[in-house]
Amino acid sequence: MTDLRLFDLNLLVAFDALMAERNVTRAARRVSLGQPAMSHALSRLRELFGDPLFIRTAEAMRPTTRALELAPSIGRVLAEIRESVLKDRAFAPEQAEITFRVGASDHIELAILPAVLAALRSAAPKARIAVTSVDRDRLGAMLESGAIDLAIGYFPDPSSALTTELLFHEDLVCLFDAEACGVSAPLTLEAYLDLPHIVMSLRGELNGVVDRLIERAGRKRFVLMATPHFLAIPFLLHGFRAAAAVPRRLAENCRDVAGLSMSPLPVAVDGFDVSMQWHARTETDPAQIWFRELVRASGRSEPRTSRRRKGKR
DNA sequence: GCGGCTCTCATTTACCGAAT
DNA sequence: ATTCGGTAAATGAGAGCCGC
Repeated sequence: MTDLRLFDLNLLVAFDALMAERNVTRAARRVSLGQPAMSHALSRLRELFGDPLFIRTAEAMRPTTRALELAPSIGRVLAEIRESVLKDRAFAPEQAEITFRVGASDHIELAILPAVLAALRSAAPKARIAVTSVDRDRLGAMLESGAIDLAIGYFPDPSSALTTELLFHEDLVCLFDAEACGVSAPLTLEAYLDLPHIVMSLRGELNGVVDRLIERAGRKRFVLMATPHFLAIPFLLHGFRAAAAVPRRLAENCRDVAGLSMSPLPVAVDGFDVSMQWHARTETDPAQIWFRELVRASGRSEPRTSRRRKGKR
């Protein structure tokens, strides 16, 4: 099949919808067809490619190896047509009166949004950012519905329906008030375990990954409090005998404000990856592509206050 | 465990309308 | 007149549920 005159390009749209939905009825709805019409399209596709392409199984229409081979090329071709042929794609940041909706925790706001905001201010002076706190369970729905355009944070089990891109690795350090605790950095394991702890947990869980690591070593720490707000931690620690394991960027940004000391954790903890996630809905949106690049560049840069501190010393 | 029933979803068939 | 791609309706296949 090399003669395009014999090939109905609409069949590629049908193929793409079937690949995305794995269900003839939903694929039909996706491209505004009736279900039998989609079934017809599928049978024509089968004839054209000489392959069943999708096998009906109990859970879904499972793509054959041939269909899986074809999918990336067909997806690229359709994306290219949408982008460069059918749509006026120009995005002019200097004129854009747009609001970028971002889902992020307070830690992310502090870690990356200052740089994003500064870059946005200079490149797109009329653009704005609306940050919403994200519930991991509703993240996909929020991205799909447009409640948010981009999510930034820690996504341990990213959904295959969303695109996930690593921004930076964040490690954990210990914050404490040296005077109130009567110890100084770097903390020994003994001194660390001797202190009560404040942990960040969206669900109010008092035991986390650090506790499991400590328990594995046959030790135990006392978690005094769980808070859903990273930013509350420095202020809770100020003048109080307790410690908290927090992301490094957060610690570097606010330890001076609250007069706290920072120490490496005396327990080996991996830290976590901070990524951004978006829905296929915004995959080719030029404004969103531009904004993602801005976030990407900001994620690569050092946190603002730590850079200033480095400059001083 | 088996058979019958129901439901969902894909496929087939018959037919229609637009384009050529 | 023919072709193409659509719809409506009928049919088929498979899974899940329920009573025996």
